[in-house]
Amino acid sequence: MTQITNDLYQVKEKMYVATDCIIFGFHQGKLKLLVFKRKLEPLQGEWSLIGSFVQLDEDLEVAGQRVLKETTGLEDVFMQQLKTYGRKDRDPGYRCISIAQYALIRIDEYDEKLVEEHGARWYEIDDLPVLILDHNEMVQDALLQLKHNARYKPIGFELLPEKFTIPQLQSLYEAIYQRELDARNFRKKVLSLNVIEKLDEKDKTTSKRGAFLYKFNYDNYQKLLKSGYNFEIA
Amino acid sequence: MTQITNDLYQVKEKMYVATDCIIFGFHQGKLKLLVFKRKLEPLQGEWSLIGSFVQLDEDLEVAGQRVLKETTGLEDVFMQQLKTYGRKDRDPGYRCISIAQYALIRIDEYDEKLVEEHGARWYEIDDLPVLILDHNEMVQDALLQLKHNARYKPIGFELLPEKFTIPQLQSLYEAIYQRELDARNFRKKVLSLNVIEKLDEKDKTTSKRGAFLYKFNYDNYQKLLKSGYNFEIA
DNA sequence: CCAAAAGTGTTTTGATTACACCCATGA
DNA sequence: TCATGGGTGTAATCAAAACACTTTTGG
Repeated sequence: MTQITNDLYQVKEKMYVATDCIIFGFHQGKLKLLVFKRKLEPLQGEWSLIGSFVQLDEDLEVAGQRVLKETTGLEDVFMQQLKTYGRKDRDPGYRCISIAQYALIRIDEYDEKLVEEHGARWYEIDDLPVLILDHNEMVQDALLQLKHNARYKPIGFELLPEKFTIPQLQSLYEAIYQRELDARNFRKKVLSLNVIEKLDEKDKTTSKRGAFLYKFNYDNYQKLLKSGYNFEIA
Repeated sequence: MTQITNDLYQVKEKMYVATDCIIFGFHQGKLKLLVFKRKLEPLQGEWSLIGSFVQLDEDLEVAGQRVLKETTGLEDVFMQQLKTYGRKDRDPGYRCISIAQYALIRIDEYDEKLVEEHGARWYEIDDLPVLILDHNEMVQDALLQLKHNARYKPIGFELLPEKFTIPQLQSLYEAIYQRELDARNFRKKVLSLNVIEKLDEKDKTTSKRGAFLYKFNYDNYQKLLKSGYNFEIA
């Protein structure tokens, strides 16, 4: 996947363990994926997910967070294990399994310079390039997982700025589900869950009237979870 | 997890890759788990899931099926990847990550002798012994996954014999959800899905009147899936 | 003053839940 | 004949879906 760092263990009879990150963001009504142009042979110049070998003294989750930090500058990102890809011929040359993890980031917060340095680019999810190895498969699996999880957990909020409007939230869910939602029903449902709090500010970037800003209330979400949740947006 | 087979690579700076199988069965109204008594040091005599190192020339899925075959004699078992456990200190002594896979088997079909030879035992899932390492965590995660999946996919059928009665199926779902279900509603729902076929035979082992046997219809299930499924039992 | 997005309630529909009695049969 | 589990229908409840107009304000 990336460079082999230690020739001592570059024996053919070794199993390499990597992690690849599927990084989602949301911007201007579109769900996007962060992909990278490989700087090293083999497959130099091809588009790829960002990944790394898992260090011997490193938890899996920590490896994922490290990769995120190195490429976007973000820490404590929402990240979840997706699946481990282990076809014996998935990586020509080495036997390498990869634990795929997907991350949701707030596009307004990441470090643009750092991302550029890594030769990265945001692609809309329905306009992705061909990626190396089984990375397109990983992305498709992650999208399915995201759709599924968004129904039962408020992970959508991870993709929005701290303060967001209800129309923004709806637009995010429309992007995830890839279908339109009824504004009245959506608002009703979201508010009934009691997990977002209305603020006194308005966002006026998308309309003259302006839309009220809200923020996510983690405490109420935890309570909701405990009291036998029926959290199901859209 | 199991014996280190090749001393050449028993270097400390190596990452081992194992797979552990969470094997569920269903018998007499109880959901059960197959656990094994370790025959080797370290931790000899302790209860454990059955696992193995993943071979270099072996797909992950194949490794799981191999373990199943070796211990129960069963082939082509329903098996699904659960999660990869990769805390750096999960296995004292080695750095070893384990891809957990869970299997659903028909208790009436497995090879009892083979299982006994491996020092295995079925435990009811709410009466499990302490297992080595993070294996109890794996089992709990698998149970959650099983509950979740059983709602949306007909995986329950994997745990029953080819021919089964509706009361048996209900009892299985009750075991999975750990709560009682209404017989009329359950029957109505299951039949409405059109994925089981009534046979002309009756099973008389549990009542004098006897209950009609049914079998699962995979074709109809596939059709149901394509036509925007609303498969949700219980 | 008007275009464009934000915000608001009610009715209809469909699905889930609750619930009680008759049936068949071997012992 | 009776105890035991198998099998059946209907009404009540709840949640989701469909649907149209008013409000605000910068240009």
